This record gives sequence, structure tokens and C-alpha cells, in this order.
Amino acid sequence: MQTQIQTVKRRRLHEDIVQHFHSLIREGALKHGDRLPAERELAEQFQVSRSSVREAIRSLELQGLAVSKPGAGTFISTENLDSVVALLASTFNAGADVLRDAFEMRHLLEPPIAALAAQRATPEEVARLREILEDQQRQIDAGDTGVESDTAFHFALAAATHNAALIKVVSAVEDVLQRSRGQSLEEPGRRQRSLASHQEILQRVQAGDPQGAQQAMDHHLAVVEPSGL
Amino acid sequence: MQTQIQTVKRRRLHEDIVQHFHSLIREGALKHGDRLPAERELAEQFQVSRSSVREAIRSLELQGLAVSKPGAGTFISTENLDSVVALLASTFNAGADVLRDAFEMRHLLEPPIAALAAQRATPEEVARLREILEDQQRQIDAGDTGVESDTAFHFALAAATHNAALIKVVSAVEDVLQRSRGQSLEEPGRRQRSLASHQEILQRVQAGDPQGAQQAMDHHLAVVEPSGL
DNA sequence: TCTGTCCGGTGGTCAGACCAATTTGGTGGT
DNA sequence: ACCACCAAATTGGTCTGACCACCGGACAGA
Repeated sequence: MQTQIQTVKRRRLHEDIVQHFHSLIREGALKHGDRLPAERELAEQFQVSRSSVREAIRSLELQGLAVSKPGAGTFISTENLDSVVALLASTFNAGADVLRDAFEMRHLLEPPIAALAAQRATPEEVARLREILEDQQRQIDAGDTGVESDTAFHFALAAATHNAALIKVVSAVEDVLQRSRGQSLEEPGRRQRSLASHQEILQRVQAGDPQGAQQAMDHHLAVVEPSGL
Repeated sequence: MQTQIQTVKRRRLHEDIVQHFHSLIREGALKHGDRLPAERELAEQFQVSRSSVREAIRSLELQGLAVSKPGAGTFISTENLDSVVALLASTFNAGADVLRDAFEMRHLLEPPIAALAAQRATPEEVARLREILEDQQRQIDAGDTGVESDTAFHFALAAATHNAALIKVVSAVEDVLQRSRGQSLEEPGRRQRSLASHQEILQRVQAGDPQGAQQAMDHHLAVVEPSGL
């Protein structure tokens, strides 16, 4: 038994702690908003050093499962999208041909996402989408590229699918594409064409027309695809 | 200058270190296989404590960008899929209705992935797919569920797209689904039906028939979808 | 009741120590 | 000259304790 244990690859302490919290989250024993015991307390409970606890909490943070606030504590945060997006985007960034790959995935995902949004969007979500396009219009009228609204529109569409996995992946892809989108929207006429096709998508979503929404998104992606990809 | 820095929201030290390494990787100054200086050395260079360096390296590890080996050092590892998959899978796991969401994403992604594989698979990749199905047949004949080969087949299909983002996302989704797949394949007749539809997909991929591959994958997903989802 | 201050608790960082694992360099033998 | 072995050096992993900045709650005063 003892010998057998030593032939197994040594597991790092902080990884065990992370797994422990994963189980608690998965079982529902910890949920969004719950506060973890203090680092010092966890170190005592787990009979480990505070350093190991900190390293575990770093992992949970990076996994988008927790947020630490100095002076306040560490909280389960399973609805915090920013860190997950940054993390997912960084994993995509690690490869070559990042833009090409991200764009291709976008082509695969966003048309059916638009279709799902057409089936599932609540009136509030439709209103939100409209609001974003009004912002985009204002930005373009003011001489800006409207890139933030452009990104927000795609994110809101994914949110309207009510599918957590899709939301996360789309957000990561959008994060990766944000830079090239800024350049792309500098081209003459592109902003207005982007906005026009956004509006077409919104009409189809509002009308509850999945096929129309899908086709409108296909068209939109053709309109905005950067040249030379 | 000094005063100005202090009015900016305090940034955590280890995050600055992570960003530094992100830049180095992005610029190509660090690439797969390169060894980082020792933690103690990095602490000295950056004029920070070793704890901060460690927390930064934890982050890089979790981002799938580095691997630490006791006694040897820390190495850039941008081609290490295992940690990225585990990480992505854990972010998906954090939500409710995990299986439902993962399955829905699978429905959106895997048919077009099969189509891309039909366009892009090399002869070696096709042979690999065939090999996996032969393994699956052997496992089923031996009375096992064949779940490992089932998963491997989907992963190999994604790999045949030559799109790094797709590979990562599909691998994460497969990781999440692996548990339910094991149960699903316990149902009578399901293994053979799964294998049969895999073989149909492979034929279409081998024939370079994207539409046929896509339809075969649609059919396959309908065959294997767990009841009650 | 509201506002301001203080204090205790929290996370963030530092420094140093020790242990386990790996690598490197030196020595001896062939 | 080459190889094997061993000890020392180096590395990451964990621990301990200290100090600092921040936050939230409690309490006192207006």
C-alpha cells in the first residue's frame, strides 16, 4: 500500500484543495455569492500552509470560480464572466493563426447561435439588443468605430441562447477578435454595413425567425470578415 | 510619475508578471520548450518575493502556457493540451445544466467540424480515425463500453480540422460529456449503433464529402443523445 | 438617524527555512 | 577516452511568521 502510493505521480497539495472546492461547487454545497473561510482558517482546516491555500485560490480565480477581495474575503463567483473570458481568450491566443481559427469558429457558431436566440430571446433581451444598436448608431454618428457596441451585440446574442457554454466560448472568441475588429471598422463604409446587418439580425430575432436570423448572421459575417484572412 | 502610479487601481503583482510573460510569448521571445529562469532568479530580477513569482507561474500553468517540474525548472509549453482541456472543462462545469448546454454546443459544432474534417483530413489522420474505430470494435467485442475510443474519435475529428480553437473547445466538451457517455453506452444496442454511425462518418470523411459527413454526424448525435436531456 | 472614526479581520506580499526531485560535476575504474 | 556512480548543487513545493493595505462592522458623537 505504502509502496504503491509512492509509485504514483506525486500530486501537488494545492491541486487537492482545488479539487475539493470543485466537488463542493458541483454538489451545490457552494454556490454563487458564498464566502469561503479566510485563507488562514482554510490553512488550519486543511492542515496546510497558507501559501498552498493561496495557490489553490489563484487557481479557482483563474477558473472563474472565485473572486478575492482584500479586506473582505474570497467569494464563489460562478457568474463572473470577465476572468473566464480572459482565460479562454488566452488559451486561444497561445496558438498560431489565432485570428483565422477564431474567425472560422465564429462562422460555425454564430449563425446557429442567432437561430437559437431567435427561439429563446426574452422581450428584455430583445430590448437590450436594440439598445446596443442605438448606442452603436450614436457612436458611428459621433465618428467612432462603434467597436464596443459591435462586440456587445454579439455577446448579448449569445446570452439570449441561455446556454452557459456558448456564452463563454463566444465571449472568448469575441475577446480575441476585438483588436482586428477595431481595424476592420476603420475601413470606409464598413461600420454602416455592420450596423445595417446587425439590425437585420435583430429583426429576425425579434420576429422569432430562426432561419432568417441564421441567414442574416451568415450575411453579417461575410460583410465584416477582415480582408486577407 | 510615482504619484500617478498610486492613483491607478492597485494591480496585483503576480498579474503584472503574468502579463510580462504573455508579451514574451506573443512576441516569440519565448516559445514552446524554452526554460524560464528559476523562481529565485525571477524574484530577484523582478524585485519581488518568490511567492509572487510562484503565483504568477501557477497562472501560466493554468493557462496552459507553462509546466513546472520539481528539480528541473519551469518550461514554456504552448502545445500541452491536457491542462487546457481540464481548465476549459472546469469552466464549463461551473454552471447548472452542464450536460444540456454541452450537448447543445456539440450539436452546433460537431456536424460542421465533420464537414471541415472531410475537407482537410490527411491520409494519416484518416488512418488514425480508422484505427480508433477498430479499437472501439475490439472493446465492444470484449464486453466493454468502448467509451475511450468513442471520445478519441471525436477528438481526432476535431484535430483533422487543423483549427486550434476548435480542437480545444471540442476537447473540453468531450471531457465534460465523458461521464454521461459511459452511462449512455451501457444501454443495450447503443454501442453498436454508435460504432456504426462513427463508421458512416469516417466513410464520408475519407470520401472527402463534407455534406455527407455533416449529415452523418447529425445522425450520430441523434443516435447517442442521452434520453431525458 | 446619520456620519465619521477606529479596530479587527481579510487578502497581498515579503523573507527565510526546510524537504523532495532533478541535474550537474567530479572521481574512479576499465 | 568513456562510462558509471555518487555527492553536491540547483530546482520546485511547502511551511512559518511578519508586515502592509484594504474592507466592513461597531461604536460614539452630532
